[in-house]
Amino acid sequence: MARDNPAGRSYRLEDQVGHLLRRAHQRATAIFQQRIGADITPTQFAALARLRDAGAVSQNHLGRLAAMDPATTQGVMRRLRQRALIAARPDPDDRRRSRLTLTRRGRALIDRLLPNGFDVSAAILEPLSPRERVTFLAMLKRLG
Amino acid sequence: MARDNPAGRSYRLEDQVGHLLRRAHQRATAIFQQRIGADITPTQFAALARLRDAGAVSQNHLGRLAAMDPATTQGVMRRLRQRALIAARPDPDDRRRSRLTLTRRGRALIDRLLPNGFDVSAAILEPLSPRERVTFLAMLKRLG
DNA sequence: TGCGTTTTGTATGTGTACGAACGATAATTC
DNA sequence: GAATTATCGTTCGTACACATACAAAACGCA
Repeated sequence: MARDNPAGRSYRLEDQVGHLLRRAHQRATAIFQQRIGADITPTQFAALARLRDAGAVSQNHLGRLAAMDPATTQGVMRRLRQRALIAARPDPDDRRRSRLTLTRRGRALIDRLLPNGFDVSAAILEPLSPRERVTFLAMLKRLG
Repeated sequence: MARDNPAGRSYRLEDQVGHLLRRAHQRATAIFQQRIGADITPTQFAALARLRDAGAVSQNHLGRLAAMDPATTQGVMRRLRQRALIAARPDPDDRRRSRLTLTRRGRALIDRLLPNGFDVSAAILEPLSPRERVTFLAMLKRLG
């Protein structure tokens, strides 16, 4: 018992949900990079997919739709702008905001990559049976 | 159907396991920071916890135990060394390696923080029932 | 109208995370 | 024993992720 913690219960890192989430996230991003390529990160992919559905939105709003904080959003949008996948125009109704839209190029890219998105999800979930996948996704949503 | 993808199936980001894992991981690290504090990150915590059980190991080996690649490991260990939470000595049997150990300070810190680790896991899993937590953890391990 | 409060986008600093490349050393193979 | 291969630790570059701080603009409400 020498290596137990002072409270008496032994701490097994491999049973802690935070550690397991970190590892699962690492594997998920690796699978994404393998199957998507195109120099697009999961975060960028999420932003493009959201922008495709949302039309023209402000930068921070798009960031919220893709689950990033404003500081992160700024860098992601800058890189997407530099690659001409999105465009920013001033919002006529609010001079603080810019309205983001997909460029023709960005639209073509996300349209081309979206089908691969299903493959990515399938590959990530491959270790689970079809029934387990449903259960797992439902629980995972509640932890978001 | 105008916004469906070319393949016909609509892509819902909020149903994709990679996106959900990313969000769950974000929430998990936020809960960790709230409850642990002490300027320790989840990765650093994992490294200290592993080192506590492993005794003296090489840097890359400890990195593997805590699920990080060598490049990441280098930075994490450097910061832990700078804070005198771990110590590195040359390995007499292999001049490429260094043998890492917890310092007295590092040992005291991880011993003090380990009980909070259980609270972190409990807080992350709080949205699930006790039975669901068992199921979820078992599935999550298979996705690692 | 005016004044606090909030929102928006930006900037800086720290810390993962990983690909790629590198020199030094060890292990393996022939 | 020499040549090949693998491992160890490091460095560089890119990209999240978030805390903090900031100025400009919009908003709320008295």
